[in-house]
Amino acid sequence: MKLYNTLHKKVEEFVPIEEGKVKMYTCGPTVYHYAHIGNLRTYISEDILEKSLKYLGYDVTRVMNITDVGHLVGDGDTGEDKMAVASKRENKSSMEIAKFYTEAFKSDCDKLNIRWPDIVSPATENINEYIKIISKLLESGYAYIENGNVYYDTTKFPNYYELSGRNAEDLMVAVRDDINIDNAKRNPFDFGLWFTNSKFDNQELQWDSPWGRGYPGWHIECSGISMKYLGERLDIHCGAEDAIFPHHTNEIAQSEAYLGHKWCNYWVHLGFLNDKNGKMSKSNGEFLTVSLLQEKGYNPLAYRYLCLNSYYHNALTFSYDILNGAQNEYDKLKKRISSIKEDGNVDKNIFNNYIDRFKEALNNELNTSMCLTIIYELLKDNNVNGTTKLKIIEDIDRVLSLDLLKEEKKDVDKELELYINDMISKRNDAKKNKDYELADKIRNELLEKGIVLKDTREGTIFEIVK
RNA sequence: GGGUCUAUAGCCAAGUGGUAAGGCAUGGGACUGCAACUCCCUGAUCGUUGGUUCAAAUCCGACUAGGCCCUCCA
Repeated sequence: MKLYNTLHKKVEEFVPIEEGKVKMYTCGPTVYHYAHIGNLRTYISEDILEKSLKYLGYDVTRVMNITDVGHLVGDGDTGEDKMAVASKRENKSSMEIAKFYTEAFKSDCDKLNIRWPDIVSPATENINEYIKIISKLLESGYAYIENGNVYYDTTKFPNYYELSGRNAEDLMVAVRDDINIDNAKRNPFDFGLWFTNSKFDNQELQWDSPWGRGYPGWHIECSGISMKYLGERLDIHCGAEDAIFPHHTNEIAQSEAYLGHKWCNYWVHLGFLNDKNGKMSKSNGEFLTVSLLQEKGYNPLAYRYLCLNSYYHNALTFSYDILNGAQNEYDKLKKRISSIKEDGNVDKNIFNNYIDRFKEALNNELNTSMCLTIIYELLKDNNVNGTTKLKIIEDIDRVLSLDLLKEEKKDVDKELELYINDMISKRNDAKKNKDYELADKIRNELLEKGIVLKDTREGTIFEIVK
């Protein structure tokens, strides 16, 4: 499979360390609030990557963290922890906040058919791992203690800027207004590994450590959790594009300094979902959650379709026009598929031809847009019988996960069904008598109740649109 | 200022040197008592500009525009 590797800034053929096996780590959410659909785009893309690798025959072990401590709003020891801010906002404990929003995130993933990774581990459950790594970094001189906190010395790690392609001279310090410079650091881009001395005393969760009671920095959790579950060498590390610097840069620095050898071979970064003003955020503009889209009548899987119709690495701009289009496309596609009838046996040759094309598309940097095209071409192909078409679509949907074969089950009340059928037969009588005024009246009455009549060759059917 | 990515029809997009896939929308037609549904038909020389080549949307350079990052966000 070809993938863009941020580490070398080019598309490369993916080769796992151990043949047939893939160790995959993906940065998880900070559970201080609901996820918006921009956050979720990243997880949709990662889901596709995981499922594609499995489809192509790899044995994939995937790990994801849940950040429930240590992710600071501001800089160094001067910022508040995101979890602490949420606790204050909602008057709940950090643990309650984390539990609530982890469940909310899981529910969003379910709605979008995002498979929950094999191993999902909260940052707070792996404190010993961080202490182990930090202790060794202090011993080997990569880290130092200043003002009660443990910092990583970025000047000690030669390839510090490899992933981001930057150099120390051209970086601007504290480019954002809300950043205060932490004077305890020896170098501006050093980062905190462990804090015992925060200006904010409201850090609710604290642990004992060799350096005093405190809490870990943000970056260390991903290194610790990854190594705990996946060992010393990683095949693929995923995350959104904004995490390249400093988060992933720092992960590499601390992990490789600790291990003494190369840690991860492929860095896969996922593109953003922007709105017309740029990066989507939780505080500015409309806070677009999956639940909100549902309230507005959209199917979450139409959003998944929208994401799959784009290249995962590129930015995607959200607007309701685009979502309307995607919903339209998705509905029409499902409708066309639902009209396919089983007729005979699966034609093995045709099946293999289409599946080969499908695999080729996945191998080509997860060309999900091409996967959809393959389905459209299959639908039009007169040389393929219904049974074979259904079988091919079923297989492709194992990766795309768009529920293409799932019938929308709308439980129709028995009484309502009798009533509608009665009205339909009355309307048909009216039509027979050329009393079109009455026929239209019946149709409109039902329409007002959300019932759409369709006159097909096989007779009149109805559909309940909410 | 620096890094990095991107630029194909109204919109989402495929394309990895040989004369532009697919989908949605639009318009036209078939079907219908009229509609809806469905089906058929319908569109672009690829941001601008140099260059390499027999041949470039595809390679190289410049320019323009935009996204993301430079210690909050996926």
